[in-house]
Amino acid sequence: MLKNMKFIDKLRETGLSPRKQSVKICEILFNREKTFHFTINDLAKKISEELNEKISLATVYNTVHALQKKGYLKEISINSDKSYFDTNTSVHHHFYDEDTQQLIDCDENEIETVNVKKNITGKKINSVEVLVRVASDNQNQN
Amino acid sequence: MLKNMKFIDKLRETGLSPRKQSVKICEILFNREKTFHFTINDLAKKISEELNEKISLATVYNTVHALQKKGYLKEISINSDKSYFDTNTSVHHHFYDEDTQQLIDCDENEIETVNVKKNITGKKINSVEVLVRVASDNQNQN
DNA sequence: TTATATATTATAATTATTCTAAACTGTTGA
DNA sequence: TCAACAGTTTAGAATAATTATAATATATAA
Repeated sequence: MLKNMKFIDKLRETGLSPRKQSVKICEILFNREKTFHFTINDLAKKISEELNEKISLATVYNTVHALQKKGYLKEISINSDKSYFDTNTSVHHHFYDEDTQQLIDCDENEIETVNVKKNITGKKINSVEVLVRVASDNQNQN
Repeated sequence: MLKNMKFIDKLRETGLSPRKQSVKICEILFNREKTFHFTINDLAKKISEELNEKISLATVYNTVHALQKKGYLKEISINSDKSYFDTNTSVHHHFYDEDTQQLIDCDENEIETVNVKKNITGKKINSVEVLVRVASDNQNQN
């Protein structure tokens, strides 16, 4: 299948020699218009929905982590209890809806450039990211 | 002991009836000048260092979570593999040193107020927090 | 002081993740 | 084309972090 060539290349660049399982994982991850936010669990569920045969969890972990290490996926930490990955790997900001536990990507221009005045000697800044937590307006937060 | 009254009150407000274990935990958490960043593991270790008798891990979890729920502790998510808590419960920013995995509080005035232009209808902003990741200057990041 | 409610405990259960060793498969070189 | 190799996938075991449980101990209120 020609349409999978880009995934095969991606896997090769990641240092993996592609198999049908890892190609399928790439398909699910990258064959979409919009950014995809997911936990390993979400992904495993989606795989078993789209596929008759299942892919071993270990493979899902391996592939996702390899892609992340190479920079094709980005890990986002919101809760300690859930590890999110993001197919949008650029430095960018997030809204987190505390009601629905949904993560929303934020365009560069939706938050003004953050001016960091503090400087730590010998250290360089790798990234500056903002997390905006939102919740329903009429809900009391006690 | 009079000096522990404030911790006893804190526990009462949290909805816990104080015992020597939970009071000791409060002492370790709140009897300090500087902000304390810790994982449950850090805290358990500190307890066993300061105390002859040990406190059950379950109690540490219970107490920390109760205090967090009440707002006396704040949970910080940096890595998925480590759950940090912070005795500084105000909305504030962090530096994260990727070399040492150390978390550093950031004064309000060390980062200019973040201007969020995006607006989600029906949702109000609960907090806006910045995470600045830093690493050694001479280290290549491949 | 006694009864009751709740905290603490050790341990079991659960969950997420990593490890392992065997089986399988893409790739390379003859 | 085919065998050999290297690396992937797999099920299941091992580990680690957290939560649940049920018995015991302790604070609190009557």
